[in-house]
Amino acid sequence: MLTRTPRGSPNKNHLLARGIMLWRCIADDFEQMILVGKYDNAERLPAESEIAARYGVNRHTVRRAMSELAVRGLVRTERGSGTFVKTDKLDYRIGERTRFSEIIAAAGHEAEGRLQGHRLEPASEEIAVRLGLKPGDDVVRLEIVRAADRVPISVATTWLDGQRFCDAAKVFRQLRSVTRTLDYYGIVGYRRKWTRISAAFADAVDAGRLRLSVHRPILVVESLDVTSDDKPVLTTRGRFAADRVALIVES
Amino acid sequence: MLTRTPRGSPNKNHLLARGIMLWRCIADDFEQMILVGKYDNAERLPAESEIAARYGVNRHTVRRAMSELAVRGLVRTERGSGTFVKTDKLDYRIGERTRFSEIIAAAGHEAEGRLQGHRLEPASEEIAVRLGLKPGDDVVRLEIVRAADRVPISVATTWLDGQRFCDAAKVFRQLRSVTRTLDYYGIVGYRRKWTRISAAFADAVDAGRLRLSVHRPILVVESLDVTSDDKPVLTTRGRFAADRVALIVES
DNA sequence: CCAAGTTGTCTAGTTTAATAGACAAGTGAT
DNA sequence: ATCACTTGTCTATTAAACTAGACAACTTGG
Repeated sequence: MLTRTPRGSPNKNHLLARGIMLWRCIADDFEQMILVGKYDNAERLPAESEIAARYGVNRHTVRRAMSELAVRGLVRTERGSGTFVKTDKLDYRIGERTRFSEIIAAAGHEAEGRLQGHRLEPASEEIAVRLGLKPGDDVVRLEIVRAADRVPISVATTWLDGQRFCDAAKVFRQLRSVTRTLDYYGIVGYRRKWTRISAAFADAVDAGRLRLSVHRPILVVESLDVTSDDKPVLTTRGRFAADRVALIVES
Repeated sequence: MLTRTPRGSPNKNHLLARGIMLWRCIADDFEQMILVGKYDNAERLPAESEIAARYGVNRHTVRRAMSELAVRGLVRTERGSGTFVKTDKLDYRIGERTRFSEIIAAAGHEAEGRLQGHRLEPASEEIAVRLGLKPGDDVVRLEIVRAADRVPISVATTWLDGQRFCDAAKVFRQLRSVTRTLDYYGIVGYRRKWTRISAAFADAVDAGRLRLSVHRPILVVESLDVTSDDKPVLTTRGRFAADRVALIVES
């Protein structure tokens, strides 16, 4: 636990946590305790006023910290009742029909996809092979952040044939779903051909987009989707916040 | 490199670096670049005004960041001339006569030792064996932070026989040197019997004391010193900031 | 010596983190 | 229904981060 000069005398702790705001220290402290298992899944945290007293800090500061934890998807707070730990993971089933929006909606959550950036670029060796193109051919690259109930779940880099889908970014921004975007291009029954799962740590950029700390683990999910007549149409490199998602593969 | 909304519109980057002060972001950014080798040892950093422009930030903010880097011992700044990277390491020779103050002074720096805490405690198995006591016997435990030119070099936990040196903490606080403290007790020619060197990462407490980031490496130096007639007198577990010190063992 | 470029210091003003206190609104148990 | 306890919201104040600009002190190279 983090300790401060209790009260009265202003903070002399330039030693500990220089340049880090108080609420952030408290938030990180609780994240640590939660992730290390000091609190169980649906357990109630101490009341804001008690935490405030414990740290020798104003309740508003604690509230700011809790709001941060909520953004990170670690707690859920209920008026009149308390703040509860939320470390259960979303089950994300990977199969032939893998659609983010559908999976989230089926689990009773609000799905959301935001295009963070896009670019037309020459296909790398790897991407070209996957999509059945020649290296150097134009491909559309989309960076999409996906969230359930406003909590970021994954960031995905998606590549499509640059000729056929040159307006993909514009279309996606309108329709806000990969499924509907492909639908716009007349592709209805696309299916997952293969999925490759590995693990890593979040880099600074992904950590920011996923609202994760840099040292948190991510599931790296590479995949290829094909049309109903088996033509490659879309390949993806997704990074899932491992603290928030579990991948389910049935066989 | 970290980027912000350049100017005019107030910071909308609550996304990146929430709860981290601006100067701290810049300092960490430069630490990263320096440690990764983007700047050579005595190389000059860009002028404060240029850095400020580059980040879209006031010069004072950059100055605060540079001051932080100076505290971390990563740069040295010269009026009228510039700010220079300082990644060369202090050579710390380990031999029969290993005295912090002497080594630092011989290298032309100002040595300093501050007692951060002390305690009378029962000897652990390990410490008892080293000091020739029985486990559970009282030992004095000192926590000392050592610095060269105000930059922390090491933090050391030192154990002494609790009966013979029960006032050691008080004496050290007066004399500010282990050598002089032992001298006070009539021990003049103590010498290093053995030294054991390993490596680890700084934990939160040591990182704070050494003004290091938590993920930085440290050299763990355990040692035993004996009197001239070969009686154990003092054993230590030191943690040296590996970014600032290199240990030299001649043979 | 001079001029250009650098860090150091000062004053002043704006924005935001953190404090302090009060009360409304909701929950849950008796 | 009520009571103790919780989170949500409001107003006001203080401390500190950040901005802005000016100028002094110093270094370096011509």
